[in-house]
Amino acid sequence: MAAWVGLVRTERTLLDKVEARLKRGGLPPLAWYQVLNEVEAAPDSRLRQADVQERTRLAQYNVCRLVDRLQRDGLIERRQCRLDGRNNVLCITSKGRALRRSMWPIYAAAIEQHLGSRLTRAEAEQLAALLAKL
Amino acid sequence: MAAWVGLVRTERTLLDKVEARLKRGGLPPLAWYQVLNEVEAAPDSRLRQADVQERTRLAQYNVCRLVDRLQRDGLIERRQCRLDGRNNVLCITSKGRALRRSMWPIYAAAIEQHLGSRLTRAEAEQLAALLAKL
DNA sequence: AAGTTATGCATGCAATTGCATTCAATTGCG
DNA sequence: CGCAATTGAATGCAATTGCATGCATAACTT
Repeated sequence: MAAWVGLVRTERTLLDKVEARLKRGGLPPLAWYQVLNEVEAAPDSRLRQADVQERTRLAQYNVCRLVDRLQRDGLIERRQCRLDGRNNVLCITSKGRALRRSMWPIYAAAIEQHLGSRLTRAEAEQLAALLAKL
Repeated sequence: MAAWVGLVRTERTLLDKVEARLKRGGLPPLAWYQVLNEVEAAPDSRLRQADVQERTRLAQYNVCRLVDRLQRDGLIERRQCRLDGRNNVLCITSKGRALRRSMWPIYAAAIEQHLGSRLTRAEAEQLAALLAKL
């Protein structure tokens, strides 16, 4: 139980801090980064919307609407897949790449401050290993 | 970074599973449990609204509205504090106690299934200790 | 080939959340 | 004391999320 409560509380606390930093920097929420990052990192820089859903653990309709916003802001393009007409294939635009790149330093600094600097490398690895079991 | 990503993903995954279980059992969200639990466990079973805010890590206005809903459903009472008229003191009703009690087995079973059974006692303690450093 | 089921995405509507601000009670200070 | 600053709580409004459902395409079955 202590592990569970710690997990929930710690995650929420750190997440709030990261979001607050991004906001202070005039940047969009972390979810935007996550999507942009997944798409950019995918082979050929294109990724099905359903894959984004799986990787971010967001609900289907939330991915749909988040992509709406990203598209509206010209960060992502939706294309229909030829092989399977049901799929949306997402492509990141150059504007999207630029935004992702500009978010990274802020994001990374927040993680470093709140997590990296509080754990040794061995501890961080241990934590990652324990979390991977869940 | 692996630790951070693992933290966010694991927390979201487990939380979703817990919420899903509660919903399947026709029960309210976990946040309700957390508030009821904090209030009931507090000395004299009364707790200031501001303390709930601090303990749950919810935003001030979200606590306010969550308490609105708990109050509307007769689970919690809001009383004004004599010593400091700004404070709301929350009291749990017998209906609130009953609900908390009925949620506990579902909640506990979900934690056991998704966390308890996947870690040894030593691992869980280790995890809690690492999280406590953050 | 036609009918059934499954999958991926979108959307109307209700509920919740975030933001900015307001209000009231208390504290601190000249 | 009298007044500015602080603290705890509430709220109007916009944005986001959850839910249920709809729609189109593909896969399976016989």
